[in-house]
Amino acid sequence: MKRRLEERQHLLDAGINPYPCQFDVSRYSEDIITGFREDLKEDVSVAGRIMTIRKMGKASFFHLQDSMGRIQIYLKKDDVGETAYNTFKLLDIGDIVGVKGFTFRTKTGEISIHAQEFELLSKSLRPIPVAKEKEVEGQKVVYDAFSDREMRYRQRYVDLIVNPEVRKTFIRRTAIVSFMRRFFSEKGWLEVETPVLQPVYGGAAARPFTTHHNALDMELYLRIANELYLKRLIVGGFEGVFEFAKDFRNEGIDRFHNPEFTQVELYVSYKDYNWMMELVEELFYRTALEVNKCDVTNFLGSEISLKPPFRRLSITDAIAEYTGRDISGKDEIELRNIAKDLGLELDPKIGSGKIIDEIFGEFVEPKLIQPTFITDYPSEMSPLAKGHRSKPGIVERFELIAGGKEICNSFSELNDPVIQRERLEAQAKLRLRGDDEAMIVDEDFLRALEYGMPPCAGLGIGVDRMVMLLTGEESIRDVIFFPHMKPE
RNA sequence: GAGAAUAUAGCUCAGUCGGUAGAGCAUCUGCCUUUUAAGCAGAGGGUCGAAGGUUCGAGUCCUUCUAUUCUCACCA
Repeated sequence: MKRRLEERQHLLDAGINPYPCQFDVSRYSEDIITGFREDLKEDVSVAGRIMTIRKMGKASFFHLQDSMGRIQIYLKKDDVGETAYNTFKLLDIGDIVGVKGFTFRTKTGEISIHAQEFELLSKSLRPIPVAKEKEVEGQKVVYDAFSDREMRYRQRYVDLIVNPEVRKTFIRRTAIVSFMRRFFSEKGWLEVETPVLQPVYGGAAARPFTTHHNALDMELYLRIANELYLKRLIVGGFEGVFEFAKDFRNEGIDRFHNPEFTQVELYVSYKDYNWMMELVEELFYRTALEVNKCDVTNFLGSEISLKPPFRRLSITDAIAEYTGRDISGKDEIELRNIAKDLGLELDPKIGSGKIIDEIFGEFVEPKLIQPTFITDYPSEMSPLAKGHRSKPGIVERFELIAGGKEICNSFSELNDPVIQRERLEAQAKLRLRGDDEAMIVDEDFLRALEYGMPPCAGLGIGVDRMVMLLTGEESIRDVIFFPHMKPE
């Protein structure tokens, strides 16, 4: 770095601005390569970062990396002039340059640009940990890859420069989100924004982050979900609303959890959870085709097919299938015995719904690799879901499980304000008993329901997990640009 | 919270039985006008994560600590 600072000064002394204001780019590397014609020397102007250099006295080759990829540049002293060539000799890997020249193919067959003009656009002061690659029998071998996970996440900018797959993953993430946005919009639903700072948090069972508003001198919470606000908008008369929301949960961190994560929630009037399952099938299938050009994805060593229909299984049947135990109609004591029998240690405070959830999470969920709708959860686990139209004690709810993890959650939304109040007050009692994930009674939300909310289907999709599934990334940190890290 | 692994040059890593630190790439100097892990000749670069201990002598053995990664637990 010291040497590069000196070089910067040398350049300044020589009257060369190491940080000029602009450069006219006409083409990108990948377009040039795909559009290359042997019979045509095309004039092009490109800009990017120097990633390899091979200096040979009075001529040099280097690879320039722009936003699309890399292209080789051939730089000859006789063509660019002595001054520009001498400037080039001072440069390093990592510097950003602009080149004007014409396309050609080298002796060894690589499509390249024969430079006629050359200009430094930005001097890099820190050495970039470039990997070297070599083709051995058609296989790409990478040497000295920048692979330290901590440094990759902390200095994502370096990761992006040096590891092209990382860039591709994030481009795919954006493509997935864009497609989903288009998909929902084309159905006629409205993309909206609702508060991140909430005086009463709700819509999920989780511990929140707390913050403080100085002027109002009040506690505020970063949202754990936006469900209750979106339902208020359904009350307000919108047919369908959705929001790509950053949610915040003050909980553990692992490869499936980041304290802030993206969830898209969707609410559609006059629909139920059966309709929503079909929508989810269509959404996942079409997103995969759009982004991957393929309805099969590889995730954690399994091939996962996103071709509808997905399997549908009630939570009771799923537990019966994977454990051989029938939980239907069992009371808390019987359920506790079944769990004990299966070798599960349970917190004595938890109720029957939670026991079923524990059994499911332990023995069933990890085994559901292909996309599966798990339906008809016990009502005490789902205070915001509507009771099942024919099964008592059950709600009209489903989760989509794929790759052994929950990706979506959805229900026919509870719109009876009296029952909703009872459910939330029951949550408040759990809270008093020490369950700090139980929900808080949101009086304004109840007031909204009292004005009347149409029948409504709601959906939440863990966008980060969906991106993991579709890109095959095995850690949430690989689909979030700047995952949460301890301070340096 | 528990367990495992790791920590040596800018990057990726060796370092045997305890004997004063090594490679490739990167960097610097010189040569080289179609190279591609360019090449050739030479050079510089390290408080071996930290602190203690054992020893004539510790990168190596012991103890403690720190950091990171992974797994598990927790987490609709």
